[in-house]
Formats: sequence, C-alpha cells, structure tokens
Amino acid sequence: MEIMPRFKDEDRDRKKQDTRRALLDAAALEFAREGYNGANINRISQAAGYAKGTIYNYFESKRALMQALIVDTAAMHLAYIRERVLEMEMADRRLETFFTGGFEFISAHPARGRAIVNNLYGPDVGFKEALYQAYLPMFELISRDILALGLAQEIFHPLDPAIVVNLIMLVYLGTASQVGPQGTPWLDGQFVADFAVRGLSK
Amino acid sequence: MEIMPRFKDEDRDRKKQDTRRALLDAAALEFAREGYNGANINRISQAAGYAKGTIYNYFESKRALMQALIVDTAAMHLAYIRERVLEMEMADRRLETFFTGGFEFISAHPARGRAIVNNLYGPDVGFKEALYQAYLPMFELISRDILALGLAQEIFHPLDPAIVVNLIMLVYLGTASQVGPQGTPWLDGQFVADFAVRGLSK
Amino acid sequence: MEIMPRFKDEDRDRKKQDTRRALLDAAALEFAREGYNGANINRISQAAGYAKGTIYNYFESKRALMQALIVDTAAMHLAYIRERVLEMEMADRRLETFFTGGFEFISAHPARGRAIVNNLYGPDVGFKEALYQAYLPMFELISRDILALGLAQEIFHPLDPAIVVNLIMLVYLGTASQVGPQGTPWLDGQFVADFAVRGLSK
Amino acid sequence: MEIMPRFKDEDRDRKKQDTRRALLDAAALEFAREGYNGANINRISQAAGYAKGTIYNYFESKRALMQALIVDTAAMHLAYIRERVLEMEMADRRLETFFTGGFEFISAHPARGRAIVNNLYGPDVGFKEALYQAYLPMFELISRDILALGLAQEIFHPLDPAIVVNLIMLVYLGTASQVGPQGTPWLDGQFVADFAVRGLSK
DNA sequence: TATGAATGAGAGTTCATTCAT
DNA sequence: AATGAATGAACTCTCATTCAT
Repeated sequence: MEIMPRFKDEDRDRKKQDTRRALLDAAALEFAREGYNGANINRISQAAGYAKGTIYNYFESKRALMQALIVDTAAMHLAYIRERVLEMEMADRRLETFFTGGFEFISAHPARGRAIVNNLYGPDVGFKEALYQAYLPMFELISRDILALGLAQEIFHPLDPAIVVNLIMLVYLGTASQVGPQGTPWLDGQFVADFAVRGLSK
Repeated sequence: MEIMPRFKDEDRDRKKQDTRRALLDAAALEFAREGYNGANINRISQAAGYAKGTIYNYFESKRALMQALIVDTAAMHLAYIRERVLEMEMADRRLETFFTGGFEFISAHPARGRAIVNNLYGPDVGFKEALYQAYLPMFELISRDILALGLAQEIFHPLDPAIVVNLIMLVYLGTASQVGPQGTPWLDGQFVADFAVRGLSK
Repeated sequence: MEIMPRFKDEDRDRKKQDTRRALLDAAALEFAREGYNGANINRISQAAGYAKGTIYNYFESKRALMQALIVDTAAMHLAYIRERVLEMEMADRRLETFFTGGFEFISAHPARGRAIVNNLYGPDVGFKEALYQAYLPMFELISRDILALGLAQEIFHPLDPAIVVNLIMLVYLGTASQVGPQGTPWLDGQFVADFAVRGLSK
Repeated sequence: MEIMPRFKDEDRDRKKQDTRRALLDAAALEFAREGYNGANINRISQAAGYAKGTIYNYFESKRALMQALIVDTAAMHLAYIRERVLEMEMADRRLETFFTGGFEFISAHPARGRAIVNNLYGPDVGFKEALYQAYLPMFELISRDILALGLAQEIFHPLDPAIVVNLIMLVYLGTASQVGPQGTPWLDGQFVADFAVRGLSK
C-alpha cells in the first residue's frame, strides 16, 4: 500500500460533511412535517438521496439524529441572531433586532424552526433538555447582552433577567413558529418586537 | 312492548357519560405524556380501568379520540376563563384576568393543557384546524370583550383586535404550558399578565 | 300461578320462529355479501331489527348460524326443485326441469344461493360436510329419480348415477350461482339444461 | 461512481424473484386452506421461511398479494393449457384437451386451483374482476381456438362462442376444483371432457 | 461508504362472545 | 326474550434497526 496524498482525506472529510448536512436538512423537513414519532427514517434517507441504511453510518439512531439536528440548528440560530443583535448598541434596539432577526431566521429555515418548536412544546423531556442545553448561549445572549444591558442603560423597567429571559424566549418561539395553512406566519416580527419592547420598557 | 321506566335509561346514559369522561381524562394524560403518535390506546383504556377494545365503543378511532379531547378541553377552558374575565369591568383587568385565570386553569388541568399545546405546535394540521375551530369562542372573547372593549375604554394604544388576538393567544398558550422537569411552570401568570398589559396599554 | 291458555304458547312459538327466520334471512344476505369470515354478527342482528346479543338466544355461535342457514336453505331448495321435477314423467324433462327450476330458485333467493356456493367452493371443510349432509336428499333425487330413471327409460347413454350425480350438482351450482356485476346471471337456465341433457342423452 | 459488475445485480434480482415466488407459493397454500379473510399473513411468511414483515417488502398489502397470486396463477394456468390445446387440430380434441389438461394443471397445483376458485365463487367483487381480467386470454383461447374453430370445422352444433365460453369455463372450474376430504377429486377430467364434448357436438 | 433485504416488536382496530340488566 | 357495554384475542401493517454484500 502506498501512502495516499493528504488532500484525498480532506476530500473525503468534505464529502462526509456534505452527506451529513444533506441528511440533517432532510431530517429537518421530515421532523417538521411529521413530528418525531411520525418521521420515517427511510423517507429522510431517500429525500437526501441515499438509501435507508446510510443514515446509520452518520447517526447512531433516529433519536441521535434528532439530537444532532437540535444542536446544529441551535448553532445556526444563535450565529444568525447574535451577529445582528450585537450590531446594535441600545438594549431596546437589540431586543427589537432579536425578534426581527429571529423571525427572519425562521422564515429562512422554516423546517428547522418547526422541528425545534415541536420539541419545545412536545412531550419528550430528553429532547427538551437537549434543546435547553443547545440554546444556553442564546439564553445567555438575551440575559446578559440585552436584558442586563437594558437595565444598565436604564431603558427597561426593573426586572430579573434570569426570569425575563424565559419570557422572551417563549414569546419569541411561541409566536415566530406559528404559521397558517398556506405557510404564512400568523404574526409579523416587527409587530411582536414592538409589543415586547413596550412590555419591558420604562 | 311496554314502556321501560325512564330512570333505567337515565342511569345507563349517566354511566356512559362517566365512562366517556374517564376515557377522555386518561387520554389527556397519555397524550400529554407521549404526544399523539406516541400515545398508546391500550394504556389509555387500562388507565381508565377498561380493556383495550372499550375505547372503540366510545370513539371511532384514536384520531377521533383526540378530536373529542380538543373539543371537550376547549369547552372547559373557555367556560373557566370567560366566567372570571367577564366579572371585571375594565379591559386591562380583564386582560390580566385572562392570563391569571388561564394559568390557573392549566395548573388545575396540566394534562389537558399539554395535550392542547402539543397540537398547537405539533405537525398535524388536522388537529390544528380542529383546535382553531374549538377555540373560536375564546378568540371571540379576547377580541371583542377584551381588546375592542379596551379600545373603547381608551385603555389600550391603537391596535387591530383581529391581529392582536393571535398575539395574546400565542403568548398565553406559549407561556402557560411550559413547565420544567419537576412540573413547575417556567413563568408566573401574574408576571406574564403584567407584561402583556404593559405591552398593550397606552 | 294459574295455567296459561295454550294459544299463548303457540303465539310465543310463532314469534320465536319469526325471529329466527328474520335472523336467518339477514344472515344469508350478510354471508352472501361478505363471506363467512367477513360477515359481522352485529350487522346481521341490526339488519334483522335486533340488537347484537339477540342472535345468541337463537344460535349458539356464528358457526352454528351458518350451519343452520345451510340446513334451512337446503330444505327450501330441495322442496322447490323436487316439486317441479317430479311433475315430469320423462327423465330428460326431469333433468331439464332440475336446471330450470334450480335457476329459478336461485334467482328468487340469490343470497341463499350465494351463501351456499361460497361454502361449496370455500375453504371450510366443516361447512362443506354440512352442505353435503344437508343436500343428500337432492343427490338422491338426481341419482334415483332422474338418472336411474333415465337409464330405465333408455333415454340416457350408459352412465353411473353415483358419479354423474356429482357432475350434475357441480354443473348446476357452478353455473347457476355465477352472476355479473349487476347481478345478472352469466348463463340462462334453459341453456345449461339443454347442454346437460345433450351431454347425457343417447 | 464506478459501474458495478453486472452479475451482482442479476444475482440480487434472481434472489428477489425466488423470494417472491416462495411467498406466492406459500400464499397459495394459505389462501386455499383458509380463504382470503381467514388467511394469516404471518403464517404465509413463516411458511415461506421469512419473518412476518418480509412480505411487505414484496407486496403492498394482503390484498395486493392475492391480486398478484391471481395474475401469476392465471399466467401459469394459461401457458399450461394453451400449449397442450394448440397441439391438437380438431376442435373436439382441443376441447377434450382443455379439460384433461386443465384437470392435470389443477392436480399439479391444487393450492393455486383452490385459491382461484375461492375467488370465483367468493364474495369479493374486486377479486372476481381481477380474475376475469387475468383470465381474459383463456376466454379468448376457448372462444376463438376451440369454439369458433369447431363451428368452422362443423364439429359443434350451432352456438354462440361468446356465451358458451362462459359455460365451458364455469363447468371446468366448477368441476375441476372440487375435491373430497382426502383431496381426491370428485370427478375425472376425461369424464367431464366427454360430457362437454357430447354436449356441444352435433 | 452505500445498499436494501430481512427482521420482529409494537401499534391501531375489529369483532365474536359474555353477561348483568 | 332483548339489550348493548365490556372484553381481549387476533389480525394487518409500520418501521427502526441490523448486517451481508
């Protein structure tokens, strides 16, 4: 056996990542459409362009696939929102941006959003715990970089960031994910943002 | 044929209603714990004290059972909330009562609450539609007897009741149903009520 | 207790027989439409105007109901055919009448016919045995009063009545019971009669 | 992607066909023994040497399995009979061969024969229609290559092939499929053949 | 790495039968 | 005699998972 040139391995890694990503995207669609229990591993594989067995080369089980989707989505979600929020200086603008950016993200990735929210309000405590862990940085972002900042800037009326962060997250996810039959959202991001800013401001 | 004594039929009807109620209560628990797809008809029957087949003497299918649970719960839910809300005269007190009463109801009937919210955020559009239909009177209550009233009383800043009713419902259900691992709610009803009132008031 | 007048018992017996007959008729329809395994005891009772449990006051089981239907139908069937066949003197006319009369009977009682034939060609050997026993008199009629007679009258070519009786019965039941989608028979009784007479005649 | 060696796919296809055939054969036995409704998918799979789920990799449903069995059997049936019938030149010999060959086929494949006839005389109109469609070529064979030929050869008395074909098929299937408790046929092929030839000849 | 045939536990549903009324 | 609520065995079908290729 001769030693293979290094870039071969890189190619292989790249390809593996592409496959994994394709599987996760297909999984998001399926989980969003059918819920976790209703989702079908075969359909996910097929939609991603692979055979049924392939998924088990990338994820240990259906459950592990969902966990990976939660982690992956939370990372995308946080990156998208943080980038936009931290551009703002004032806490109320940050809060507003949190909502408008958040709604944007969910518009851009509806399947991811649905899959996440299914778990947030779904019955599986394991997934809820995974969700909570994966979204800790977002809780942190809201708590420190929006709420605590707003207190320091004397923009918000007195509040406990550790509690209000829960309110913000639930209002955000509860409103952003709800769409009508045609996929149109019930509510507009700016509208919810205004409501939330008003609800917290002095 | 002689006419049977009337109380005989009444007894039988009463008993049938009791059985139906027991099955619905058991179904609420199971649906809350496992979600619709994960719920097990056999467990529901057993929990209600009946054999597996009995459930099909009362409901055509698992799906019909869920639909019946939605209708039953919506009726209880509305009755509980409406009674308390309409005692108040001012719209902001009514809105506050809507939240505090709503949180109370969900504390008193956590399984019903969970089962409902699973469907609101779940993937099944049929159940979402059923939910929407069953909760129309509550939308009406909020829209007319709280929001429009508040505009007339010049308590709320200008808003469109037809849109804000969605916001109120989503904030209510999104926050009231979320409990931690030990079953303790993430948020307090009064706290959310204050936030909402502040968000809508002048 | 005073002694009841006799006619009371007769009334009761009459009523019992009426109920039994109604149940058998409903059973014939259901068995014809659905086959034995597909038949539904509840539907039979309902169609007869009774509740599910009533059928068990008249028949020990679904199986016993079918056995009773076989016996009842065979008796009707034989009476109808024998009466007409024995009016004829010549064996070929008797054979002809057997077919035309038989087709008439099945036209008049299609459900009975279907139920019988389902069993003749169906998988249940118990029912086939019951059928065979119940139809013994008809085998006898064909064998003695048609075939042996025809040999004596030197109308038929030499044949063994004990074997040809099977042929006649199978040709009769196999052709008379077959109807198209609209319930119209595939074949005409006279037509099959002519074929059979020609097949046996000198 | 490199092209896989062809024999690999061929091997796999061959194996799939073998499995399918094994399942169909087991299904024929089970359907013959129990009828369609009484047949048990699990027993069929087990008898073929597979687990219960396997059957659903090959057939969409129990119903589709029966339909496939009808099609498969009709094709075997026709090939067997046509080959023998067309060897003969005279129509009466062809008719005779139709019966003797047909009886042979059913002796060789009793389960197939029983399964077919169950449906011909059974209650399920869907299966009857499928049977009719699948056996159209055999109707055609009898109608054109036996009956019309016999008219041309002036062997048969005047008859309408379109009607008599029904008679022939019903007499054939009605007599060939009937076996006694020990599996011995009620009638002999040659015997029925003679009867039929005599019934149609001048 | 990718495949897809095979597996078998588990689910919803049906329905003959029982029995208290 | 008639009722119909309750039962639970039995059935079809689904699908996550395994593994030989």
